[in-house]
Amino acid sequence: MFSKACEYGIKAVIFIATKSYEGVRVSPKEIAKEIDSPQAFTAKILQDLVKHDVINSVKGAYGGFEIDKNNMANIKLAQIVNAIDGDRIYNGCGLGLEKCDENHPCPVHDKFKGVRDELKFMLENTSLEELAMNIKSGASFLKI
Amino acid sequence: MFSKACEYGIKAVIFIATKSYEGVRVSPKEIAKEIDSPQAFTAKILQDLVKHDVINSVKGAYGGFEIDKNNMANIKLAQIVNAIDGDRIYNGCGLGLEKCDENHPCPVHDKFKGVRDELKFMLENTSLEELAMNIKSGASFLKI
DNA sequence: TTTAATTAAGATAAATTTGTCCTAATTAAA
DNA sequence: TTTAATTAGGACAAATTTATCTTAATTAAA
Repeated sequence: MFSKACEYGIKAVIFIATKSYEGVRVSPKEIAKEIDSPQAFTAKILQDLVKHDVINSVKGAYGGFEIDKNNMANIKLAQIVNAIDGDRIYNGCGLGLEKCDENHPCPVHDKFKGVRDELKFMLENTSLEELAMNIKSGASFLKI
Repeated sequence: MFSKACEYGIKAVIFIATKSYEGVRVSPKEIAKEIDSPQAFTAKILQDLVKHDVINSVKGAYGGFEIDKNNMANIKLAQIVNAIDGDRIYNGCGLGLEKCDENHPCPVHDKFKGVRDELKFMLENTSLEELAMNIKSGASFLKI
């Protein structure tokens, strides 16, 4: 479904959010440990997320990654996925056709429409805030 | 969503079905041309589909690939996807956790449940027959 | 201003997926 | 039985994704 990079990215952003909620910046090392991912690879993904304005980085000593607490409700899953994997997963053709729409549908176009729309709706309506709250409360988990 | 191999595989099987419906066997060359895919790579995927009993191959002169006409209604998309990509796409965890269920959910487990279930239902209830009929009638297309 | 801690970035490597090529095995027809 | 057409299979190559390592740039604090 998502690339490994995207899976790590989503988990990393959620973890950063839980810490930023407490006003604490985190390093790639802490993040990788918490989400069980390769550290250097995770750092690359974080760079990408910074470029796409999903998270913020503070360079130098006492720096780290953080997310504006007041913005967590506005950041949606779609934005994170889009930053790393693009929008192909919920906007592209299920069979990879360049041109695929109502007028020239691939064999599974209609069958996929419902799934794709639901996926898109879910990604666009799930906020980072709720995902982070569920981690904090122990309702969901980032690893194992 | 699906791998390239799976995209080619699905299209190939649909094309073979349309031809088998007319009692005609097809070669990897014809298939690749019809679905706009790399021929040798497509041939490998066909081998896989034969091993998984999705399609049948007849070796030697006047051979080719075919599908039992009376079985097209029983072959579901899920069977094709499973043969090539496995069941991870509709049974695995959205964030790649080894262990992810109601008791130990990943952050998007509940959010994904609906999408995954709908995808699974769609794959398990879409028959090769209907996909092939739509190609034959010109209601859907295998390329461009 | 120097130092230590930290993110950014580039080069490289490993693994996986995608794709190609050549030869072997099979089989219907001549 | 020989031939020609065809799938099967193995070796290899290219592209992409995943992952690592090293150095540069940045910055707060001493």
